[in-house]
Amino acid sequence: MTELPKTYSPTEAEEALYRFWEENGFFAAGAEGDTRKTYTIAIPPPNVTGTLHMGHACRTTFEDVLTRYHRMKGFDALWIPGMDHAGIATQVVVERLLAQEGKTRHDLGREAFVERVWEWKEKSGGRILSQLRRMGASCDWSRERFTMDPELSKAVREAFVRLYEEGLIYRGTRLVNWDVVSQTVLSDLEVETQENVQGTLFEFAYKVAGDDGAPTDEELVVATTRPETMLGDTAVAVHPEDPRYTHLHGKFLVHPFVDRKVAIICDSELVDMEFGTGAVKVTPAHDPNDFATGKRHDLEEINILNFDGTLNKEGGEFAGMERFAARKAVKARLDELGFARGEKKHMMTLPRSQRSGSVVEPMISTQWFVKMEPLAKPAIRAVENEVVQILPKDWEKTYFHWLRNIQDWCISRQLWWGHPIPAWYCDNCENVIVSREDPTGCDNCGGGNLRQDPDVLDTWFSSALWPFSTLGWPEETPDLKRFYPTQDMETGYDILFFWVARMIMMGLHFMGEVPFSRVLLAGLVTDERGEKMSKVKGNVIDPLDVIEGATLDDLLAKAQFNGAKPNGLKYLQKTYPDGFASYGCDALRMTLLSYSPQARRMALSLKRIEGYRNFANKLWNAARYAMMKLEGSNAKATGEPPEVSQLANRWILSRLQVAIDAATAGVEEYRLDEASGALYHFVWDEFCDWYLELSKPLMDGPHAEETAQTLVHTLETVLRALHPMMPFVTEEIWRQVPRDDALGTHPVDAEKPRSLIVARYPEQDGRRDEEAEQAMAVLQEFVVSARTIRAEHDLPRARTIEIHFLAEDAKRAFVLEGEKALIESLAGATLVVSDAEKMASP
RNA sequence: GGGAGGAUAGCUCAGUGGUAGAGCGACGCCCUUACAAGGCGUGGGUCGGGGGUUCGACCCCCCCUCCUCCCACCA
Repeated sequence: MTELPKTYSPTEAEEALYRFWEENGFFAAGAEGDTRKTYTIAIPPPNVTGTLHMGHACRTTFEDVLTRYHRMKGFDALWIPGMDHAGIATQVVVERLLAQEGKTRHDLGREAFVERVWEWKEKSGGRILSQLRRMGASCDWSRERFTMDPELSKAVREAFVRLYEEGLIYRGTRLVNWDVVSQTVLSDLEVETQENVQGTLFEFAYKVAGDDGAPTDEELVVATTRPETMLGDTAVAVHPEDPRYTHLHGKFLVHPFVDRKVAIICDSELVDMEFGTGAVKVTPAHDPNDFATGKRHDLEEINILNFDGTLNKEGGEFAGMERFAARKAVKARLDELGFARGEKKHMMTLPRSQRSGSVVEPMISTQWFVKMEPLAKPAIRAVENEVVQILPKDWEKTYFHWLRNIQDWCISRQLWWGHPIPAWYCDNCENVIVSREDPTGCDNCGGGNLRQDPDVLDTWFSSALWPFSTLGWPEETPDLKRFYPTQDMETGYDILFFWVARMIMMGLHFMGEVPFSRVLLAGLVTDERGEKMSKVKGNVIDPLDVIEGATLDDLLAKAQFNGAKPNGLKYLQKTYPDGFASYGCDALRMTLLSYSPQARRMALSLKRIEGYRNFANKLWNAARYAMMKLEGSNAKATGEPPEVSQLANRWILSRLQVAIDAATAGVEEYRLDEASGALYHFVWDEFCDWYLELSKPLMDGPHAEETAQTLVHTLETVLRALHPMMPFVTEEIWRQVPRDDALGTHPVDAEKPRSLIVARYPEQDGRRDEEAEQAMAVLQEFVVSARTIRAEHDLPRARTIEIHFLAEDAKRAFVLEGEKALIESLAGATLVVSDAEKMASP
């Protein structure tokens, strides 16, 4: 055996090991003739434009642990990798790049712009894939997919057409959420509400019109937080039973800026008599409540906004102004005309676009929708019947709540990057053609002038099909047959609605079967203060920096490039004055695994990563010790525990079993924190702190052989148990461990080089040696108290002390007497045991 | 307005109807040939507040206070 360095250097080993696994095809699943049970995870596809962040590192680690564990358990384990085209997110990024050249997408035109996005995708996507590899992800790269691959695009089109034919996709004119910056409609989910915004409730008066239509002295005072919307007012509503306004029923108001009669209507649904003046201005085209009111009273819907958020011609003298400028101007004019009636501070919530952050405007528009209720019902049942299990279970309630109150899903987007909507409109007649093949003419009037719908689909539409589109659907491929349904879907709780619920609905609808049997939800990775990582805050930790190390200057430069504010840079400087050491991938993985899956936040701390880096080193050194002791011995690991007589050996074999049981149970129950914790404590607190010390005297005595066997067996077994979590350091060590060559490798891998990645995961056999554990507890208790005495009396190690011990019962005395040599060696004391009863008797 | 989760050691968090745990930090000793990225030892919490159920509650029930998040159209 060659000399191993005292300190484990992860970065050198990791890349070579990954290459070894990949080149030898260890990640590939679905080999010909493989009849094993399958275990499949479809990766939550990262956005193609992003870089790998801690959230991805977390996903990757969890999924890789599950994949590797099942592979070692003898499953044909498949982890399907891939990426998402991420419609709006990607388009925004590329537009930003164009802006740096002083161009907009309109300068390029649609075709050239999309071309440009594809170029960017090639560049950016490659980086993500290499980052996943660097995390140790054991994905089957031969099955890598992209949501806009031709096959997956075909799946999207098939799904759209089928839903349309079934009446589940329709085109409708509704009040939708408009993002004036991205200039597209958004689904309800893409609108986030900003709470507790200090707003102003502005009150102004409409003059009541006389019989001749001219303003009288009488007025009706209304309030609004968006004064500019009054340009689209077509009514003012009062409560039918409000005595203050009975005399106004049926009358009209004079609009001060535009030539329009504003009706006074009675509506008990919209109006709360107690609130404000009890009179509500009604803007059907720009407010959801008002829209509904408008429908009830057949009011005119007047759109006052252009797509870019400026006022259109309906704005009269304010036309062309930006919406917020118009707000000020309208207020000022009302004030000038003497219609203003004061203003109050008002706490409100603001709807903002998830992507652009701009305030969302409700606008009337014709869009494509998916009718959700019929799809939601089976998805609710699937979870109720536990055909799909959601872990942690708390999330089930959230899932049910959303699905039971589900609204139709707006799936069209006014973007250029995405799946085109397969709908054509005939110029001659009103016909709409939705079809699998591009139509050549109108199937209604025979006209040849067809225009394809210019919109694209919401990026989540293709994501919803991911678990089966990646396997070849709608074709009946062998992969689809073999691997669908998948087993686990592991992702963040933040996309439970966006993605998970929709996959369940679409899987049930198109495949007739749920797409996965478990949903495993994890929390969000935050910085150590518990704050969300954001580029502006400068607190983003790049997983690769943690793995490979980075100087403070590196970190600052990167943060600055990403647009961190001065405060963010200061935080960085203060928190990481020395940058990051190269902790290695295993350390990062163990850290991420150590957080409870119930935690909604995982506050990542560098100290914790350091602790696991130290753990890897501890394991490394334990192995070094073992190798040293095994030199010249015939001992080798066989996968079967040796027959042993010595207490220490019996004890560690029993404790090993306990650790394996805990690790196995932990992984099965998706308590990776408990699984990793059990192995961590076994290795450090039991194997290293006690067993290795106990083995030292034993290795010099008559029981050296069984001790060597125990040592190598325990080490080799724990490496197998730990491998899914710390794949690199375990494989690196495993290569050096003397063992039976055939140990645990499945026939499928017989032709390949030996590798821990396909070794058998240790079995739970429940073999405990209670007697040895109890006896060992006595021994440990004694050794600890002897050490305490030594420490408290400041007795140097060199000095041997004599300890008289009064055994409380014969059993303890027996243990102490029997293991005298070991105890004396560990405690550094001479032991004199006296039997309590003997002492008591004369 | 509805819903969910949380409040445990200085910090970050696990946890169980029966005398409280981890990691990091603190304190003291130790360069003992596997490991100073280490070893050995020590200290530290009336488990947010109040009430109830129980032989017994940090854990179950009720109320209160304070955080976090999600959903929702109050002008």
